[in-house]
Amino acid sequence: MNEMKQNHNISIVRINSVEKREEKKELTRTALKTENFNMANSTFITPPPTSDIDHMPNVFSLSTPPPPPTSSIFDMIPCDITTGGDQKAGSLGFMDLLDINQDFGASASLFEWFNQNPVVGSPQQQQSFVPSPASTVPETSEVLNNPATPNSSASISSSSNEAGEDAFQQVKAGDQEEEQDQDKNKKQLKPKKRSQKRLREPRFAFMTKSEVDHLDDGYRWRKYGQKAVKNSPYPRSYYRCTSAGCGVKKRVERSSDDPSIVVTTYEGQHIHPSPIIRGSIGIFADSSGFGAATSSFVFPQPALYQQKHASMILCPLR
DNA sequence: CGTGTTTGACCGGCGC
DNA sequence: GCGCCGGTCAAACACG
Repeated sequence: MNEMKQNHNISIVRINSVEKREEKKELTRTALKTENFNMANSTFITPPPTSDIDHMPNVFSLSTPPPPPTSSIFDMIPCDITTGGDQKAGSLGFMDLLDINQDFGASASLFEWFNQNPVVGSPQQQQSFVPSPASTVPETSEVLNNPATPNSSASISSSSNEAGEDAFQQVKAGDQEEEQDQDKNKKQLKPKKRSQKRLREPRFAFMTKSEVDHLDDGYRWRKYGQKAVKNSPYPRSYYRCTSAGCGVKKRVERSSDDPSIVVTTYEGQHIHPSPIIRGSIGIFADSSGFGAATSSFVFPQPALYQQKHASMILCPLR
């Protein structure tokens, strides 16, 4: 297990669905120049090297017990993502990595949790993750409480630029406004053969430190494109949810700065339950506007899950 | 045969 | 207006 030192840092970023042009310009200017990782209008927090994780200001952690108030970091540890797995799909259970059903307290989902525990980019805007007293640890927390190894970590972070702070904190209201804005945009656009101006759905990005590109999040995806990424040796893959009528898309690419980091960006919301399975879970509760009605990050049988995915059990780093 | 991937062409937005 | 680039299409192909 000691050789399984690789960390699987996962950063999650709520991306405002209506990226304002000025923000985009700014992001473009600063792209790849700072610790903040920018990708096509999206701002990501770059997962730190393992040794630096304690210094990461914008990273949540997911382990129990919660970190001290002075730290916004908590760690989630899939101890081994290289064993077994879905080789055919070349993917790893995303939720195996993400495994975020713990410690969201009363929040119905990660995203609801985010809404309740917003974290924004600037240090003074950050807040530590401290479960509310009313929070109840899910029954499934047993997974969390039975760490197998302390050798790897994953984290979730969220950020937004300062201009988007309010939108970040007012997700639902924001989505409604965004829809209105999108309608405006549509009207202003001249009709196109291919489509009226593509509506930019809310997006959500994950940064995962992983050896596999395509993380299995429980949904079925069809790859519909792959493009070379400028200034990166790694291509970007485009996937669409295969469920009829579901327009959710995701992009997967590797960070050029750190090839071990996979950036997965979801766009849109599922209009159907997760087809799986695998112990599990859907991702993206619709309460936040991101998704499947089913979700909520619940492991129905944590013990079984732990057994099946023993090599990826979460465990505290320190 | 159904499903998913690959890949070159195409479209549209944007900056210069 | 032009070129770049991100995103998408769709035909060909692979695979079970």
